[in-house]
Amino acid sequence: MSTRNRQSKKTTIYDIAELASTSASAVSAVLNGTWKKRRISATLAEKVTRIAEEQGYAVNMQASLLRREKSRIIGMIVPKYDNRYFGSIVETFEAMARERGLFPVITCTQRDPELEVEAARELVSYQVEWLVATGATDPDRITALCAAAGVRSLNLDLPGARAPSVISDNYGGAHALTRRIIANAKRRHGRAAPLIFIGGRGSDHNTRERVRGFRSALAGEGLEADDRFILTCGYAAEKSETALQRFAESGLEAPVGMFVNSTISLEGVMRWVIRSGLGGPQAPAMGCFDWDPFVALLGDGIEMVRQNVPAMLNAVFSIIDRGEAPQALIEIPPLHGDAQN
Amino acid sequence: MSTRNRQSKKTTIYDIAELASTSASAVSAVLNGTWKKRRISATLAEKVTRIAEEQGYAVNMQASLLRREKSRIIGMIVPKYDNRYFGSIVETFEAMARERGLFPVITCTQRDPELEVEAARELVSYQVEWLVATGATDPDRITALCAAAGVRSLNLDLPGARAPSVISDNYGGAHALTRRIIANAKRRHGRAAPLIFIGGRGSDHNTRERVRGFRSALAGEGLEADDRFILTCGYAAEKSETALQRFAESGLEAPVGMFVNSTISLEGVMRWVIRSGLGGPQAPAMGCFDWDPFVALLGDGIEMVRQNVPAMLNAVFSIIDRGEAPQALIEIPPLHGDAQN
DNA sequence: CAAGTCAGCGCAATCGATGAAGCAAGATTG
DNA sequence: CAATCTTGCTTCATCGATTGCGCTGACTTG
Repeated sequence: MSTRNRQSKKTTIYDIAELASTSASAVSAVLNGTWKKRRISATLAEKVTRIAEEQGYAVNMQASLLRREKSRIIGMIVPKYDNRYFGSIVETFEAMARERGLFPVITCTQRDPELEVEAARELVSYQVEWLVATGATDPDRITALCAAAGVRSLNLDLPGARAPSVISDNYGGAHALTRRIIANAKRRHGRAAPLIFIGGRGSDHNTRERVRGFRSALAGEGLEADDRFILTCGYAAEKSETALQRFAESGLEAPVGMFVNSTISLEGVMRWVIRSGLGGPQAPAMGCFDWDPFVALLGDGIEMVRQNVPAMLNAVFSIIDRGEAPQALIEIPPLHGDAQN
Repeated sequence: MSTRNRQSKKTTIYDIAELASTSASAVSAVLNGTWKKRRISATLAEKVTRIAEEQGYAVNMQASLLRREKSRIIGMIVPKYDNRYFGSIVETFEAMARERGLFPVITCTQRDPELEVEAARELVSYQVEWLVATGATDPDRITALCAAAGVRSLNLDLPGARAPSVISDNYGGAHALTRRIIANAKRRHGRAAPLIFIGGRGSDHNTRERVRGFRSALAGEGLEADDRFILTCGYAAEKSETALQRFAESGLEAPVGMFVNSTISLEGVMRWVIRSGLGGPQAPAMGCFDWDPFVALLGDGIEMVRQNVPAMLNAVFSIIDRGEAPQALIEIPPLHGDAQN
C-alpha cells in the first residue's frame, strides 16, 4: 500500500529528505547506491529506502542525466517492424543494450528519408551516446548530423562511407542463393534461364551487391542477366506485385526462377504467383534473401538466406564496447537453409 | 560545412549566446520558437539561427524537459517483435504519437514479468506522460507502479482491472473463428469433433475468453470441449510443437481441426503437422487467432482472425487525447478472412 | 518638455539530482 | 589532555534550458 501524493507533483529527493529529516544529498546517495562510499549509515539508508518506497519515488532521469556526464542511452533507428529480420534486430539490440546497462531507445522511420533525419536529430537531443542507423536510406547524412553533435554513430544493414558499418555479405549470400535457385530451376524446368531478380531499391548498396551476386552466379552458368529481368521496384509488397504484373504483360519470356530481395517483396510475389495460377510443379524456382518461418512451410521449396542477426549485433556491440569506431565495413556471412531461430 | 567543436563538450545556448553577442535567454527563445512572444528582433533571430546551425547545435532535452512541466514523452511496453500483430501495433503507435507531437519510447519485455516491471519503472523515470502496457502479464502491477508515480497508464491487448483497457473482442472473434473451423472440418472430415485448442496461457484473459468462445461455438453444434483437448501450453513455437507431440502420444483421438491461439504458436503447430505427414486433404481444419500474410498463402485454407490494430490504437489515443482515463474495458471487434493491410 | 508607451532584450531563479568540499561530534592515539 | 582520525552527515555549486520580471532607450503624445 503506497501513500500517493494526491495527484499533484511527483515525489522528489527533497520531499523524501524532509520526511526522513535529512538532506537531499544523503537521499540521493542512498538511492543511487553510492551511499557506502559517501559514509551514510545503514540506519539512515534503510529509513530513506523505506520512505522512498512508500512514496512510490522514481528518480527523475532528466535531472539525473543532466547532472551526470554520460547518458547511458543508446539510440537506434529502424525502417519497419513488419518482418522477422528487423524484428529480430530490434529484440537483440534491446537485450544486448540492457546487458550493458544501457537504455535502448528505438524509433521506426517507415523508410522515409525525412523521418530518418528527424528521428536521428531527436535522438541526439536526448543525448544518446551512440546512434545505430539501421537500413537508413542516407546513412552519411545521419553520420554527419551525429558528428556535428559529437555523437558516435554506426550503420547496420546498409553501409555508409563515413561511419563503421556492419552488414551482411550480400554478394556472397546472393551468389549462393542464386546457385540454389538455378539448381532447382534446372530440376523443375530443365533449364536455368530466364531468371528474374525482384524487389529492393536499385539505389541501395545491398540491392546492388545482391544483383552483382545474382549476375555472377548466372555467369558461372554461362548465362547473362538481361536488365529487363532485374526489377528493383522497391520493397513494398504491392510494388513487386504490380512490377510482376507489368512484366507479364510485357510479353517477355516467363521466368523459370525468381530471386526475391526480401520477405516483404515475397509477399507481393506470392500473391501474383498464386493469382496467375503458377503454383504447383510448374512454379518458378524461388529464392528469398531473408527468412520467415512460414515461408519455410510454404511447400514450394522456396530457398532462403537468413541474415545472421546475432553475429551482426555482436559486431555492433564490439565496436561500442571498444569505445572507438574503426573506419570499417564489416561483412557478416548470412546463414543458409532452414536454420531455426 | 559545420564548424565542429573539437570533440569536446556539446554546444549549448551559452556558447551560441557568446558567438552571437547576446544572452542565453534570447538564444533559447529564438531556438524554441517563442521569440515573437518575447519580442526578439527578426535580425537577431536570424543570426542566432544561423550560428546554431553552423555549430550543429541540438537542444539538450534533459535540460529542457527538466525545466518544463510536461515531457511530451509517451511510453509503451510490448512483449515481442516477432509477429505482425505487435509489429503493427508498434508502428501505428509511433506514427500516431508523432502526429500529436509526442515522442514515443517503446521497449520490449520478452514476455518476462520482471522485465515488464523493470521497463515500466525505467519509463516512469524518463517522465513519460502516459504508459501503454501492451500484452502485459501483470497489468495491474504496472498500473499501480504508474499510479504511485503519478503517471497515467492504460492497457492494450490484455486488460487490467485498474486502468482503462483496449482489447480485441476475443470471445466474439474466437466464436466466429471456431465456427469456420467447424464448417471446414465437416467439409473435409464429415464431422466437427474432436477439435483442439492450442497455444496461449491459461492464466491470461485473452486465452480464457478465446477458450470460452471456442467452447460456446462447439456447444452450438451440440458438442462439448474435453479439457484434454485444450492445450494452453504457452505462446512459443516450441511449446506448441511439443504439446502436440505429447498429445499424439497420449492415444487420444486425432483432431479434425485446430484452433491455434497465435501465429507464433502456429509456427510450432505447422512444424508438427508437416513432420507428422498430416498435410494435404486429410489435414485438420486450421484456424489461427491472428494474421500473417504468408499463412494466408499456406494453401491449406487456414482461417485467420485479424485483430483491428488501427481501431485499437484509435481507441487508445482517443483516451489519451481526452486526457482523462475512463475506467473502462473497450473491446474492438477483430476483422475476419483475408483482409489486407 | 514631462510623462507615457513599447520594442527589444538581459537577469536571475528554477527544475531535480549529483558530488566535491566542509563541518561537527565522537573515537583514538601519544 | 591535546592532537589527530573517523564517522556521518550538510552545504552549495553545477548541469542546460526556460521564463517571469524588469531595465533601457527610442518614440509618441498632450
